[in-house]
Order: sequence, then structure tokens, then C-alpha cells
Amino acid sequence: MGITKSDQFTEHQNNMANILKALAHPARIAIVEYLLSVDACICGDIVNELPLAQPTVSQHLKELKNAGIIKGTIEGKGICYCVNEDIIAELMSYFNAINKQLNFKKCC
Amino acid sequence: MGITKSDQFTEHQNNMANILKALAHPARIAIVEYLLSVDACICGDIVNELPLAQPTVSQHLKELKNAGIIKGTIEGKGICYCVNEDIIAELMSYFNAINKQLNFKKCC
DNA sequence: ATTTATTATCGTAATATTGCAATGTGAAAA
DNA sequence: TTTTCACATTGCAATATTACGATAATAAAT
Repeated sequence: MGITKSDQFTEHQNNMANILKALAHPARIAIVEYLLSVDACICGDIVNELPLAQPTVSQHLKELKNAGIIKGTIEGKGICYCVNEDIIAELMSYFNAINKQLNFKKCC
Repeated sequence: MGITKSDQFTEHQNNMANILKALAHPARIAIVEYLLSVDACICGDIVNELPLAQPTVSQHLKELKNAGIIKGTIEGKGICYCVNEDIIAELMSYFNAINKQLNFKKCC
């Protein structure tokens, strides 16, 4: 059906899946890594950094913003983007916790 | 077009996106969390734990396995699954590194 | 050998995602 | 105020994902 049965899973599971889904595309990984690669916020040259047309980049930025992974503030003519540390911290904790749990298991 | 232009991005970016995509579904998060919630490997009752039909669960397990997130070994009649710590460690390092980078930035 | 239990595969329908040309919008610059 | 620049939105085509019924495959148990 192509429709995820979100209502059958916990809020936490859906939340986590949504954050990960927003990052689960090479272009969006590239955007996040580009934002990290420069010293301050980026105001307006993200499109030039990616091998995709402007509407496509705009769409990817929107998805990242909706998921809370990046924040964008209007800065004169352009928009100033940066990575939201809260979400990154959440992801970090999540995988740290899983990693810790795995240390207490003998497996396969 | 619905086809990702993977060839336009780095191997690292595609690799990361693929791992994240494999986790980017509530059912697959639920599977991983269930595998963690029990002490040892799980042999054969994953289907009963999820609100999805058996072919659907089997498909999700296949995707997790293809992405290297879980490992499955045949154990008599059933299959014994567990989480692959290497991939979890990779994800942990990745977000740890991003988090560290963010500490050195003043932003928005 | 037949049955039973467990997982995989096939086929298909419904929906989602990706990408971009065309076009719209809003703010600064001329 | 017209132009220009930066970004958003719309609409659509191509492809991918999600879900499951039906059916196969495999191995233990009878």
C-alpha cells in the first residue's frame, strides 16, 4: 500500500523514524555536512553547492526544516541556515544508548 | 522523478543515507528496539511482536539485514536475529562528531 | 513420507518520494 | 517603481516504498 501504519506504533518510534527519514537522503546528508563545514551560518549559497536544481534543493531544505534538523532565519534578501543541535544531541543519545545496551549482550 | 541521483554524491553520503533509510520506518525502529529489549538473540517471535502481517515483517527484516543493521543466523527451524554493533557504533560516532563540531559554532 | 512451523518470495494495489520546468513571492537595489 | 536576486510553490512524470494475500521453500517433528 505504500502507506505506513503509523498509528500502530508508539509516538517515540514514529518520531525517531521521522527524524531519520529526513536525513535518509544523500542530498540532505550533503546539506547538513555543508552547513557544518563552514564556520557560521550559511546565507544563500546552498543551491550552488549541490548537483540539483533549485526547486529540488528547496524541497530538501523544507524537509530538513520540518523535521527540525535545520533552522532557517530570514536575513535580508536570503535565508540563514544552521543545524539544530538539539536534534543532533537526541540522535547522539539514542545511538549511544543502543550501543551501551549492546555491550551487555552476548550474541550470535 | 523519484529516482535519487546517487552518482552525484560521495560514497560516504550515499552510505550514510542508506543506513539511515533502513532505520527510517517505525516498524524497523520497533524491530531493533525489540531485539535490544531481550537478553539474547531472538529466534522466531518477531512477527508476533509487530502489528503487521508476516510478509511485511519479513520484508522489513530483509531491509535491515541488507543495510547491515541486523544479523540473522539460521537456528534449527527458525532464524536468530540480533543487532550489528558495528553499524550502531558507526552511527554513534557520526552523530558524536557532528555534535562536537556544533560546539565550536555560534549560530543564528 | 506427511505434517507442521517458520521464513521467503511473488504479484499487485495504494501511496510516497524525487526531480525539475514553470511560475509565484517578497525584499533589496537600481 | 521597475528590476533583480533568492527562495518557495505548483504541477507533473518517473520511480520507490509499504503492505499483504497467495504461495513457495526449508527444516524439524510425527
